Amino acid sequence: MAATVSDILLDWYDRHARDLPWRAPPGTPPPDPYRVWLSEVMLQQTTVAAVKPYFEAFTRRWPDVAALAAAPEDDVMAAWAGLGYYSRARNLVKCARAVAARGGFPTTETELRELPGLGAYTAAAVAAIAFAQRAVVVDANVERVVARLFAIDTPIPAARKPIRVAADAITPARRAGDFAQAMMDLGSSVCTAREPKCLLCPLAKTCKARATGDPARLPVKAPKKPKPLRRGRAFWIEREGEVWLVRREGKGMLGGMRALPDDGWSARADGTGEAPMPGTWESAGVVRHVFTHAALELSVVVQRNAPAPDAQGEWWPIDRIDDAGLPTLFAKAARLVLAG
DNA sequence: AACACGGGGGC
DNA sequence: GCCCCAGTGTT
Repeated sequence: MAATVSDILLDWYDRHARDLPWRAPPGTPPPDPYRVWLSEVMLQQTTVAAVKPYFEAFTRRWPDVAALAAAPEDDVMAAWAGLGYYSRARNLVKCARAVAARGGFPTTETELRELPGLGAYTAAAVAAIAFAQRAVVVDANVERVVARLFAIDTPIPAARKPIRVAADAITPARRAGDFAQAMMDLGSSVCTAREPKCLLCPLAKTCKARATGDPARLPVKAPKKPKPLRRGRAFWIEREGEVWLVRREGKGMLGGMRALPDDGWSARADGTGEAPMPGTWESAGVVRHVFTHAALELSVVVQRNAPAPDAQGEWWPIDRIDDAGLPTLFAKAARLVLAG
C-alpha cells in the first residue's frame, strides 16, 4: 500500500512541527479550545510573528473565555490596538459572551460556524485542532500547497472550489488537526509564496507543479487594483498635559477604536480639512499610512491651551498615551507631535 | 462575486 | 517598494 499524502505529511509534521504558544505537540491531546479559537482569530490575515505578543498578552490578562466575556469591550479593543482588522476584536467580545452564556465552545464545525467572527476557515480549524473532528481546513497556505500539488492553474478566486475538493480528498479522518497544521507549516516554511524550497519538501515527488518546473507560478491570482491616495487632517487638541481623544463610530474603518479627531477622510474620499473647533492650528507634519485599499497622507495639526471641543470625547493624559489603545495610524500621529 | 477591512514581516 | 499573510461580513 503506497503512502498517502496525509501519511507523508503527518510523518513530516511529527519531525518538523513549529513550536507555537497556542499549539500542542504532534500526537498529543488537543490544546484548550479557548486558546485555539483566540489564536485562530488573531491569525486571520495576520502573521505568526505579529500575533505572538498579542496572544501572550491576551491569555495572561484573560486566561479563559469567561474572563474575556466579562471584560469591558473598550478594554479588549484597546488591547487589540495595532493588530488591525478591528471587526475581529468586536466579534471576539460578542463570541466570548455567547460561548460563556452557553457554558463552553460548541464542538462541531456547523455550530462553531454560527459564532461571530468564525467563518468557514476558523470553524473548520477549531473543530479539527481543538476537537479532533475531521474538517477541511483551507487557508491561504493550504490554497497554495494544494494548487501546486495538483497544478490547479485557474486564477483565484475561481480556483477556490476545485482547491477545496482536492483538499477534502487528501484530508484524513484521523489527526485532521495535525494534518491542517502540517499543511500550514509546510506552506509557511517550505511551500512558500516566493522561491518554494522544493528540495526540502516531503511532497516533492508527487507535486505536479514541481514536475512542470515552475511551482512558484501557482496559485495564479487576479491582478490587483491600484490604491488611491487619500488626504486628510487629524487634530491634536491639548491642554495641561492632556489630549482630546474620541471614539470612532460603527463598523467602518478603525470602527470602535479610540482616535484623534479628524476631518472625515475615508478610504473613499479625502477629508474636508475642516477643524472640529475654531482657533489657531500649527502643523506637526504628515503621517503616511497604507491601508488595504487606500494610502493616506494624514496632516497632523496642533492647538495648545485649547478649550474642550463641543463634541463627544475625553481628555487623556499625554504621559499615558501608550495606554490609550490607539490604532497604529494615530499612534504614529501622536509620536510625530510628541517628537516635535 | 466583489468589496471593505490594518498592519507588519520578509525580501 | 512590493507581495503576502492561519479570512470574515456585507452588499
